[in-house]
Amino acid sequence: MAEFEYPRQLRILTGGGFKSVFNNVTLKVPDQHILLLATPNGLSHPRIGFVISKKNVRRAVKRNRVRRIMRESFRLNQHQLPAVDILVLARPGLGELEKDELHRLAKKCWSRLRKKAQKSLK
RNA sequence: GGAGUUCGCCGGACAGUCGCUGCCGCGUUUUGCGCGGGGGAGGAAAGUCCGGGCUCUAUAGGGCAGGGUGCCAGAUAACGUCUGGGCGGCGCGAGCCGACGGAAAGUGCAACAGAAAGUAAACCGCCUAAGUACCUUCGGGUACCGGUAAGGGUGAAACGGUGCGGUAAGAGCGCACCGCGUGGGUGGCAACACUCCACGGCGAUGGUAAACCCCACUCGGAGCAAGACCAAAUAGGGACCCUUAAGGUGCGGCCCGCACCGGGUCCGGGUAGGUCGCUGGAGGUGUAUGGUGACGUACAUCCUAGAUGAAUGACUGUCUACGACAGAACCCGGCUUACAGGCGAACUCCUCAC
Repeated sequence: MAEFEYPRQLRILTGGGFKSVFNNVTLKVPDQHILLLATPNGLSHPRIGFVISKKNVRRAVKRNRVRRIMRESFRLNQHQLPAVDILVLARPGLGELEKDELHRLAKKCWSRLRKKAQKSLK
């Protein structure tokens, strides 16, 4: 069972998808370098989208690295997450973090997101 | 061996596990999946500073305004790039650097210092004693007037230099050499050089044109979110033909000019979303050949990212420790800037040895 794939179904693909999350934020996970916004999507799996602006992470190489590591972590932890649309917003300084710091940060965010989701669904 | 100059190249590799995305083949076929194979960021992909292709606007046309370039010749699709040459500067040298047209068309500008900064100019100094005045030991002395750009001083810069003659003192005032200008000659396609000849004493013609300006050449505008097609919703258009008086709109500055709005005939329209544009090209490599060279020509051979909320990644191990700057977004040619570490070639200078 190939349970750790990352097909297109797990991404937010359209501008409309992004808008609906921004307009119906039910879960917020703020951190110093990152901000997660999420809303239930009515599907059987979570979806993810990235908003990493040039303003917050100047170099394209660093933007790519942040997105790739966050996405990899999402792929490996997707079954621990509730069925929500998640937006990952970058904050200043995110591009300066090392690889292992990003991995730790991602794990922390997922567990906080899970707890908040359980609370709000009760 | 040391110091240096120029040019070229590399920009982690290998293995395993889990993933992503085009392409090809097979299977399935609700056109989405599954399996296998193979491809998947750079030397600057960057800054967006130039030049082109491509697309739409008129096959981009005339004038004005405005911008760009600026020694000469060539290369090129084109250029602000490149090559060769000239001139000037730097370096012992290999080499390197230069917005390098015009100030004898006009306008403007130059702080401070200085007498004077351009129709040049007497502050000190030097000279003169004819004239006027004063003093006098009756020889003369001094001031004014006058001559003088050789000397001092100021300045970033003071309008040819050195020597001899000359002179009251001086001065291209005269002469020699050097420099400069004009005309001719010779060499060169030319920029320019030679100094072969003649002429000009040189206050002719100072500097500044990344000040206006003049001259020569050159540039229409917008950009792949260009633009074309398929198409829910909503809504009132679209295509073709004919015609055009006025006015309006568009062609991104203005004028000319051009197109549309008018009439007729025919046809469903085109936002979300999707498809194309989208990578085979002024392409790479090799050989031959023309050229000093940039580059051209011929033949052979290769196909080398094409995403679209946006793929090329994560983890682990090994390699004398592994790493800088940095991520394609229509495509090419350049320029500029960033860059850990490393490799190669040619040449120059110094030292030693033979």
